Amino acid sequence: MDPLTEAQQKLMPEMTELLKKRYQILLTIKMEEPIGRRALSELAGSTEREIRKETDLLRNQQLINARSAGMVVSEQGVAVLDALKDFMRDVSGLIAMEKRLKSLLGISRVLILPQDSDDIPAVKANIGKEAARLLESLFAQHKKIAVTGGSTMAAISKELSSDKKDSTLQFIAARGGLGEDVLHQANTIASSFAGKTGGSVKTLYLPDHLSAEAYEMMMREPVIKEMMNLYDQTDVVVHGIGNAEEIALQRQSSTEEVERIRSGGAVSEAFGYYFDKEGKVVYRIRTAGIQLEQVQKAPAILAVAGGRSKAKAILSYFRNAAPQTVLITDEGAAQQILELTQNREEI
Amino acid sequence: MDPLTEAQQKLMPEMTELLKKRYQILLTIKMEEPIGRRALSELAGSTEREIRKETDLLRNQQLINARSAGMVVSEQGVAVLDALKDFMRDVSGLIAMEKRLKSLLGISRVLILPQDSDDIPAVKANIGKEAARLLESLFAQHKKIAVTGGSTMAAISKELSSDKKDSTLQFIAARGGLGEDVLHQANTIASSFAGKTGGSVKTLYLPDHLSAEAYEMMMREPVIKEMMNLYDQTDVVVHGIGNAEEIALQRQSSTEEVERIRSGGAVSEAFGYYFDKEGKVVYRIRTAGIQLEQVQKAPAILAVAGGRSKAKAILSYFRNAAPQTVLITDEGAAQQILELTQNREEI
DNA sequence: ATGTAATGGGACAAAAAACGTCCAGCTGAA
DNA sequence: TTCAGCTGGACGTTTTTTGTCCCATTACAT
Repeated sequence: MDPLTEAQQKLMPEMTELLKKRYQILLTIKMEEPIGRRALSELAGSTEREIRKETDLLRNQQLINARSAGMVVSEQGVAVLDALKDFMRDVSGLIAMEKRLKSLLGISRVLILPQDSDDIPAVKANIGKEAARLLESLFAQHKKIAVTGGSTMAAISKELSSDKKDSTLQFIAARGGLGEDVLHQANTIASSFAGKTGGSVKTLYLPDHLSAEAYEMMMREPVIKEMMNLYDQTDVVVHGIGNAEEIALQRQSSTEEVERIRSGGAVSEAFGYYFDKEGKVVYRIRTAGIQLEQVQKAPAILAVAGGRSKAKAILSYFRNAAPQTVLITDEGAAQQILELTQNREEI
Repeated sequence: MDPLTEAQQKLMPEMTELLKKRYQILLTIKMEEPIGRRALSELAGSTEREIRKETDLLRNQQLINARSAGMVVSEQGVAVLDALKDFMRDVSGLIAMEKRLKSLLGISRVLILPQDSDDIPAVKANIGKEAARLLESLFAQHKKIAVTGGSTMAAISKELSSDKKDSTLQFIAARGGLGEDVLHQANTIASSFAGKTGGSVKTLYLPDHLSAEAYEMMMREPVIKEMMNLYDQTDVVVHGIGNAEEIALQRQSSTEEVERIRSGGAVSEAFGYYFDKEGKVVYRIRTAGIQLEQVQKAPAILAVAGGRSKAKAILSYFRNAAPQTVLITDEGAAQQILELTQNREEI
């Protein structure tokens, strides 16, 4: 870190926290504008008074404007956010954490965003935004993109820019409809991605839990075969990482399945695979979907998951993740991962 | 100014003041160590509680240590002071002020130090310190240095480093004993300079107020003639700038003199010359001393004066000052000068 | 057009923090 | 040994911050 900044922090130890707080508030306003005090205080996880104090200040500084519909970030405010973006990551030690995580997980890149999405819902939107930017930067080179479901993936689709359309983009739902709500299904997400970017979409509607016979039969269907072929040509895989148990419950898995998942010591889940804490596959949903091998040979992989509650799952998944994977997460998760591993040796 | 810093200030407007306050306190401790709360509060112009709050913080940050004899700046504290030195000048807008003053006064360099020595006595010491550093940097090239009297000059001599002695340095009292107290006479100051730097000294003991006849006679004395010759070879002139009336009163001038000074509209005084607000000489003390022409042809001139009460005097003196003059002053004086001239055009 | 749910701003008592001001006990220098 | 000056503790008082209302206004959906 900049020695000047270090000296400033020595002389003003309260600076970092204050800066982080205000920056986060300003950022949240930006993302949700126009927004009122009360809604903002829920989103930011602070009391209304606290929000009020800070927004009063931000208004005095002309970083936000208060309209009757809510508060809006001013032009100056956007400039401030932009100027401080990298600095905030540095001052929060995020850059240092990224380096440590990178070597710990053995992957090419880690992107950590401020705060903890477990505490502050708006952080998830921020993760989504940065993941979206990163993904967009890949569009020039990579056209076939497989996407999974989940609320994190939904956050990404929300933040995809719909400015420059590219009809050559092809989005592929990485799996059939999960037992989850429609909004967070891979199919829905893939469609949303396509809609935002102007690309086309290939969806796959298929029950999650098939009997062995039905599964075999489906696999021979031409539509499904074509889909499986597409998976082979995937350029980018974008997926979330879930906690094994949570996902299993969400999916209304059979007791037998839950038992296998549990006894196998499953910790994490991604694109239908369950991994134990050593990163070994202990179970996989029997449905049509992208194969682990297909994911691992993809030129680019974005794994997106935030919140300290996901730390164990992330760690589990990355035990055997492909080295070209990029992890996009938040401070809460990153901190928790580093705490969990501080006693162990390197992987 | 750095756009990052600007953004920080937008988000934390209280930062600047807080930083300045703490920096100043730390700096004052450094200059006066070991020092106690009460002495420090007087020097810094704050209440004891205020000082206590801040020093408690500084101690927690391990920037100072509290011994029974008083507070002392730690190694880390010195590092912080050093790292922040330039930044503080920038953040206070001092660098911008220096530029404006430079062009306003038509001289080559202006050095402005934080705060106002009218309010905080310690600032004078800081001015002295920086003037001393600047002067020392000239020692390599310039050996014959003429110095005047005054409390500001005394502050410089206090801060001259006595580390590396240089016996080739030659200090010359720019004038005979002024009516002032011995401690602040040019002779005393010159001796002090010589003592600190290891150089030699030429002093000039002569009453300030001579009759015309006595003056003529003294001027023919060999000792005096030699002195006047020395003035001709001066490499550096270091002098303060005073308020004309104050100086006149200090010098117990005759009523006739005071009348001439007053009616002439004298505003400033330097090395025995009185200047009106247009920078014209309206009177000069009739005693042996360096001539205005000799000052102006010196390769280097340091004019040192601080405090907003000196603003008018500084402005007056610089109406006709040599362009190679360097002004060393403080924020208070600089601000006042700029306010005084903001309505007028450039000189 | 109309009702509703959100907004910012005003207000105020309660709680917390900061402040001014002492004092005790210690230490180093005279 | 005395004494001045120091730190750290203490505490009642003042000031600021905080939690929590209400209210007029406005955008928006019905």
